[in-house]
Amino acid sequence: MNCVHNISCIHNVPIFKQLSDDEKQTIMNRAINKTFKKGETIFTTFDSSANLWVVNRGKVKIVKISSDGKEQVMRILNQGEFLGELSLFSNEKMTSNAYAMENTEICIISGDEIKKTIRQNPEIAIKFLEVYAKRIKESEEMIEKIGVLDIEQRIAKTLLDELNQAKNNEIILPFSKTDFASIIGTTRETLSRKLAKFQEFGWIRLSGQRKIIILDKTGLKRLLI
Amino acid sequence: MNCVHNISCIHNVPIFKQLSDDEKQTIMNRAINKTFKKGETIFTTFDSSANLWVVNRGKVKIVKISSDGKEQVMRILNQGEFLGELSLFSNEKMTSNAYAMENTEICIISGDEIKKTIRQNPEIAIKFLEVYAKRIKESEEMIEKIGVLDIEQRIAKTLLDELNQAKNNEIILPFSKTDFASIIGTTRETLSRKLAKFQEFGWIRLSGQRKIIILDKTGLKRLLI
DNA sequence: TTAAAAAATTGATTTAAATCACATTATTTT
DNA sequence: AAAATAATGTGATTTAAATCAATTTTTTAA
Repeated sequence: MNCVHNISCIHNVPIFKQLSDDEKQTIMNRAINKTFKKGETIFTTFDSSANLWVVNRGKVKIVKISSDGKEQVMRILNQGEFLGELSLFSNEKMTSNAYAMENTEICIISGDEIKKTIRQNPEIAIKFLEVYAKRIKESEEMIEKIGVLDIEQRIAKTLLDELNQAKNNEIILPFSKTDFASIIGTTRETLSRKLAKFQEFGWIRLSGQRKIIILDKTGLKRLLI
Repeated sequence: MNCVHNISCIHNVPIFKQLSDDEKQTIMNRAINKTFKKGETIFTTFDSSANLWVVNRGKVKIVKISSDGKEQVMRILNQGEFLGELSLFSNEKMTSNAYAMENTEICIISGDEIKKTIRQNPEIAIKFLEVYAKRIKESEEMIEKIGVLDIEQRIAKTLLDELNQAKNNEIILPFSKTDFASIIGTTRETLSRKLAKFQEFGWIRLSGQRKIIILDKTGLKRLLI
């Protein structure tokens, strides 16, 4: 881990795009920049301190770990996304761990500055509400996935979701199969077996560790009916 | 279901407490009031139309139903809580069902009015952010519960959470055991067996359909270590 | 206060998925 | 390109929880 001052960070955060240069400067004055190597722990049990942790570059996974070591991936943060937004408006502490999935650069922005900015810029408040709404939606989808779908359905749903973001029929997984398994609440062994089964059925074609070619979208969709 | 106009509704919503009477009046001008009997369906697949549905009296459960009929309770709304806040700031459609758990009164407030109010009152925006933050926190706790805890742990956690809100050692469940089971992602049979086991261990004492007396908090807590 | 309905419990059995143990394949690193 | 490491795959077995099928208890309504 390495700390430097860096002003560029805020430019990567869509939510702050509409701020004036002055406002950006004010927010960033007290910001701290940290870098993490792939695999490094960013934190265990988030100490919050009501700051906003912005992923400037790289990718971060937020994980809950049960008493017997089972991992549940809560979210994955990509460039421009941030963490700690809960601590801004609720004083509950979050207990989760965060790891750098790639070489990652994070900047920590003062929560007080953010709150000031929100109070002064209703439009920024709306932006934050939009981000929060998206977060709630994603969480609820996850609850649905884990709660009412069986594992084949969860896999099919995840593949179809990823496919939506892809141009062609090729999915490049943005996470390892091990993380994939954890995200949908199963083990890597079960995921592996199910994917092999999907391949047997001619629905998909596995290639390397991260590539999945969708051959029969309908087959996957039928699982969800 | 029955529709009348009613101005009292907004007074039951904590989030609007600090609005002026004029502002309240404006918001409520276009509001619609509906009542539902216990057990009635409030909606299947929420049509949103970007309005806020406020529970004025009673209790509502929001449910997702899988293709094979399995139910997952997503949230339970009590008096003063509301639904549809996602549609205000995201254009995604929610597909869930809602049922009145008791005789319930709901009023539907225009999303446009709310948005105007938020834009004009940064403090209301902050209030909304607080509510959203709480929602995210609750959703994430649910993901954790379903994702990493086994069923005994989920039950123990739910009981301890309920106990926190109770004055003495007596929990009056705010939901049926069937709903309890659905909330934590299991079946009523399994819940029943586990509670019987907890009672055998001397941790709890079941009384009637809704009362649970906690005899040994430590026993329950130990499950979660 | 009794009858009817709803909710919850209990037992027997099945099943989906976890676990354990090891083999194989991909990906980095030297 | 070979060696080392990390990630994934596969088989055998166990296990937790779901399912199916009655009962029993609690609550509500007549």
